[in-house]
Amino acid sequence: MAKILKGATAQETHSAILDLIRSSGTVTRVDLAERSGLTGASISRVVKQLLADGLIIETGLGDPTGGKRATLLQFNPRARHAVGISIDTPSTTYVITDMSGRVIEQVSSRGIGRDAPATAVKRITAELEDLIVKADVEPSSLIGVGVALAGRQGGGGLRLLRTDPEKYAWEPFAVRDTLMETIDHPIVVENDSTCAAIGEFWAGRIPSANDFATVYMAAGFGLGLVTNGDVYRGSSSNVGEIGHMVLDVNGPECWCGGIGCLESLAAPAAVVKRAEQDPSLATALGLRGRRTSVRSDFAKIARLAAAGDPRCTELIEESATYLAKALLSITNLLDLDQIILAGPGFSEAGDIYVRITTTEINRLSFVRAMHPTRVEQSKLGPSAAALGAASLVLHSQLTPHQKSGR
Amino acid sequence: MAKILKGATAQETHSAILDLIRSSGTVTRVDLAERSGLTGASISRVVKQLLADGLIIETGLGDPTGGKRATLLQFNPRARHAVGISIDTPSTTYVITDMSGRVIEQVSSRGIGRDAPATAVKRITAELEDLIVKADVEPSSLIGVGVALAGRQGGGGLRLLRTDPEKYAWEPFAVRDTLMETIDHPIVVENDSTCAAIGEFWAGRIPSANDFATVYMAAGFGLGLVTNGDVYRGSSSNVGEIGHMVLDVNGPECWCGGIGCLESLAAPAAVVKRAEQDPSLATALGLRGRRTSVRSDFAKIARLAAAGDPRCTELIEESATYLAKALLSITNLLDLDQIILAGPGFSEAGDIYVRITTTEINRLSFVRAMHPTRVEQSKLGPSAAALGAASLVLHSQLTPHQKSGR
DNA sequence: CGCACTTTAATACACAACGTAAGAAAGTGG
DNA sequence: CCACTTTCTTACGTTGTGTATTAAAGTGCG
Repeated sequence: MAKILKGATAQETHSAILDLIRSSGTVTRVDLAERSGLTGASISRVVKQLLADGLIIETGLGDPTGGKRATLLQFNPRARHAVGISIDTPSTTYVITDMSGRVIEQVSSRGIGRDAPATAVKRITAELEDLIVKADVEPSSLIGVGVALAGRQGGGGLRLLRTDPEKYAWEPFAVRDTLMETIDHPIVVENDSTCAAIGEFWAGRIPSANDFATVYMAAGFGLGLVTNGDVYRGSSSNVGEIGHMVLDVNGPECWCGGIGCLESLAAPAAVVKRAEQDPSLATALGLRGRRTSVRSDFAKIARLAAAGDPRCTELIEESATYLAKALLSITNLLDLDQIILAGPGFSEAGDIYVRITTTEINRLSFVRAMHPTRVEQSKLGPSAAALGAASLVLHSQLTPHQKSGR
Repeated sequence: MAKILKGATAQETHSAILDLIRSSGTVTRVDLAERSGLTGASISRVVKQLLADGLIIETGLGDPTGGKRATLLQFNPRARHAVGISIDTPSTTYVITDMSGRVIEQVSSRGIGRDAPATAVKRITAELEDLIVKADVEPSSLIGVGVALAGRQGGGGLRLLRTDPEKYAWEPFAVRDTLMETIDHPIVVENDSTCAAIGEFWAGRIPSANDFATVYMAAGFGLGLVTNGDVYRGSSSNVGEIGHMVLDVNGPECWCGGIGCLESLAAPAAVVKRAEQDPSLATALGLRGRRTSVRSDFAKIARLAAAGDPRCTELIEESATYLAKALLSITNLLDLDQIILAGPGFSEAGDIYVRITTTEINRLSFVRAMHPTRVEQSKLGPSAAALGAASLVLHSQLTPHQKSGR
């Protein structure tokens, strides 16, 4: 490894060392010296400070090697906590995590549905305050609140993505400012894909050296990129819009104005629409009566596919095949070695998506000869985005390596 | 801007300041202080050293502002030189540039064609030695040799891309090691797209803050990415393979095993193939007789398209439209604000490609509301790759910010 | 059980690079 | 020509790292 840190500021060095400890699980000072490139003397100083801050703890002795046994160092997960909120159409999820990304408390309430943003955010603020009060964490250990949503940065702050059965729209709304009025903690707002990515990075203890992407599937698709241990945000923080990659120049028209976009071919709405076109399947699924919601209809199809229903399997495999093409393009473009599938869209039939994308990428990618590209389903479950939002707070507060805080 | 550099090593600071001077053209010490975040005292120290090294020069006085007039600082282009070589099937190009990326001397010879790599590289070594001897530059000012080629990193070093009229193949060959045996300068080998990107960055004086991509079109397509003033290389230095992005899931089969790849739809070979299918056009273009080469046939079509020939225009526009779809996907994915088209493929009809891609991206990209995405043709001309290879040397030697040297 | 040896951790001091503060230098403009 | 402004430099203090040395804590063999 041998990073060279000569000349960095205290904060940078501390966060880099903390990051090594985080991603290693358990390490000795000697390990840290080797892997950071710093000398034992410097490590000694930094570790002393981190111990004093309570950010790490000594947890025993290393294996005997013929001399003094090394003291084992570990992240002290309970030293700090963060709140993560995932705001989505069908549901809102709140989590409080410790520093290792483990969930301490979790609450769900209904989503924003068709509520006006102001109403929805007001309610969320109240629920958030309740949660902070109710949760039994030392108030001073709560370092911030992260918010994940399907939105984008734009004129006048962030814009919420509003999904209707028939149309999509962005509504500009200053989520962050509204929350700040009542919540007295740092607040970070980020789109759900990026949150999911940083969540994997943090909770999955992925080393800073790895470059990887997380595909987040909810109503549509998004991609979060983590490179060099930091979120890649691009020139206006709108990286990762993969829903409108062109996959079929002769395909169906998309609401975005384009043709043959991934979203219009493979998103939940597209799958449900195809199911509706098969009369017997539509009836069997109960799609004929009053529409509940695209998202729950899709979940039903995915669940049946996972259980082996041939017609549903075919539909999901079709969706997965389109996604695989998109991910193949992205792998070739960015030379990734790890892709993680996260979000509610994969919770029922993630296995099918993993299987098909893995096969496609390892059959056709240009880097397959150098290194395999692993595709895995997120282990964080359906609350990946909320957990990621909390991780983003941890990340930006604890390892502000360079430009993490935007 | 306000970069914070506190605690950096001398080399990092010097290169950061040098980079500011490079991208600014002419600056005062006060400007540098403001834009770097360092104090005047530190700038004074760094500038003194850079002046002593001859890397920059004082070139007069700034405008009067009521006090002492500031001394203007400028890059001293002639302080150092670099050699760049572009190795391609139809031709090999050698350039010697000064530090500003201006070409001092330029030579072309025949390409590697179907020569065995060992033979070709031997010849290139000899030609390179001649050039260095012939060129009237202070030997000590020559800081290295950069090599641009269509290749990829793989087992056993870099692999040359060999283009045949009918098939493609990579031949592993240790270009760098072979050159090092005879040439007594640092040698950097990189793929042509990345070289083109760093060339634009350096010679085009693009500030380190800008993220942009360069599309390089020769036999196929490649993308070079520069983010945060440094080349983005990905996990195994094989970033930018856009030739096999899937654009048409029902399209033609590609030699790579995929379906509907950009390369098989829009590369020179695809355009020439379409021209051949129109008997009268094929005859008019002289494609009927003995095949010269796909690349020169494509150049002929592009030239006629630029001159207004309707049938050729249609062919080039079709190619440009496919490329536009791919670039649209990439812009959405990476949130780019600048794309540059470079390489021999654009030298005849670049305007058509610029027009069509600009229109498409600004009509459909998701970031268009935040910022326009400019598409421009490279101003570096047909030797963009060679010039970029030289720039890569300058970049890696003069502004080794962080991990530039791999 | 004790003592030589090994490995880990901490301390003391030197060096590098930046910031602060003070002042010298160079020019402006009434 | 002289008070004033702006630029640039110099001297010194702070921070953080490396080197060298020492202290501490075990191991394992006789």
